[in-house]
Amino acid sequence: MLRMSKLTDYATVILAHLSHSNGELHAAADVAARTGLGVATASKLLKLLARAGLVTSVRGAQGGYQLARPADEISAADVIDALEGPVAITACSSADVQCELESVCQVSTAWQRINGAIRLALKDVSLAQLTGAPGTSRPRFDLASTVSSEIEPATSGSSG
Amino acid sequence: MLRMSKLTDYATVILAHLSHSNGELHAAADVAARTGLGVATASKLLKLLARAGLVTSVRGAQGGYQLARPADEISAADVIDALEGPVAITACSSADVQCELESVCQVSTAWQRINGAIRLALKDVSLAQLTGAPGTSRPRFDLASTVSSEIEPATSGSSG
DNA sequence: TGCAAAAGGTACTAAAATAGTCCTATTTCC
DNA sequence: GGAAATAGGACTATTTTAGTACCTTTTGCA
Repeated sequence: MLRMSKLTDYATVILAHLSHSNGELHAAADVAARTGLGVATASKLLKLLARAGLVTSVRGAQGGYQLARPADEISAADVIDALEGPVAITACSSADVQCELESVCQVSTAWQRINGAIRLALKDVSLAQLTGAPGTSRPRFDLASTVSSEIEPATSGSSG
Repeated sequence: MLRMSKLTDYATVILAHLSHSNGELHAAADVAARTGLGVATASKLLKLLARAGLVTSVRGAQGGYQLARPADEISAADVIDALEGPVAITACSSADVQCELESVCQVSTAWQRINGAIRLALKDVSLAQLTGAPGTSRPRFDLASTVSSEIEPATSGSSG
């Protein structure tokens, strides 16, 4: 359920690897060797992460990649967004057929509120926490206070 | 990200429809007509929901389906489990390659903790809340208290 | 008793998303 | 100028999802 793609998982591994060094540059081939991923795959992922602004790149010989920000300023949501694009838990937009019934749209709205809650949970977890870096606190998943303000306004119906 | 399958979405619609009547039986063809889904698809979904124990079925002429429990005793997690099987957010088990590095398994463990938190969020939302049935309170997503006890024990490493 | 309605089960096909690979262009160090 | 490295895109293969069809079993009813 709610499966994360393999590539997102790999990306996390790559980011974890980058976070272990202090701003040094890592070539894609090096990252691949360290993580056990294929060179092409690691390269592809690093490009995507660079586009999303999570890593910065230096081109040319002696170039490579490094984290764009400290690991505790990169959230799990950032990683997922970078690899899987903008959030869309339900496919309501494409399946217009069912949208003729009121109950349907109520349901979709509710799922989207759940989705919002999940997003906030993911935003609350940093890469530093994911990698268990020393000196970082563990994720608390303390959603209640933050989420409630996000949920309530979404109560009124929306298209879809 | 973390996309729910269309079928799960449809299933929610079907369950919502069933929850609107008081224990009457609904034939698959009838459900299909009401929800706008194809008959074969609705039938397939109802079978899956029956197997998962979320609806009960009566065979033979004049048979049909109905909710197995009150709508507030069916959680969003139940629905997702019924349609998409047991939870598995990461595909770590299949990609053994990367598991040679310590950092990798730390990462997987962290994702699984996130997954656990999400599951608890989904368990906390009932079908009644999803359908916005009158007299039911809205989901609160009050995870903090419940989740913390779930998260901590998972800190020690697991096979990944 | 036989027919028709309805669920149960399974297998199959088609479509879509994912994962992985490769090629070429560009940049930059030496 | 050549080698190392990223940028970008195209392409293929694999896997998953969605949808359909077919046959079996059960049961109400004429």
